[in-house]
Amino acid sequence: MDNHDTFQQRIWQIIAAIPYGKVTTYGDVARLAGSPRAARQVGGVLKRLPADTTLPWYRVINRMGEISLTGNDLERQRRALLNEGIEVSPAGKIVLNSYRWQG
DNA sequence: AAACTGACTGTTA
DNA sequence: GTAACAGCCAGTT
Repeated sequence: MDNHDTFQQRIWQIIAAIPYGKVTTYGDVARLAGSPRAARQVGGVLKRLPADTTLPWYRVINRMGEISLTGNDLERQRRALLNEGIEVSPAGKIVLNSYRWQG
């Protein structure tokens, strides 16, 4: 990670490093990117990812241990997590937090 | 260049 | 445990 990388580039790199079957929070990603107060911006970056991205964007959840997306998007993310063996309630709450990754 | 927008979070009650 | 509030700051207009 270099300082001349854009914030967006650093976020991409960090998210690419989240292991299969693990999740992390917007705040943790922001901290790893060197901007501890930029959690909200992490969401902003993810929102604007291309639809065909290979980045595991769905492994990023909020600090309450739940999916921040709503409606159909919530369902898409939930399915992606379930597919990796992560238990998620229908409302989007991750059942266990032993899946947490911190880099 | 300035205003607006939030896939957020820490604090407070 | 929850809810309201106020900062937060990169990206977009």
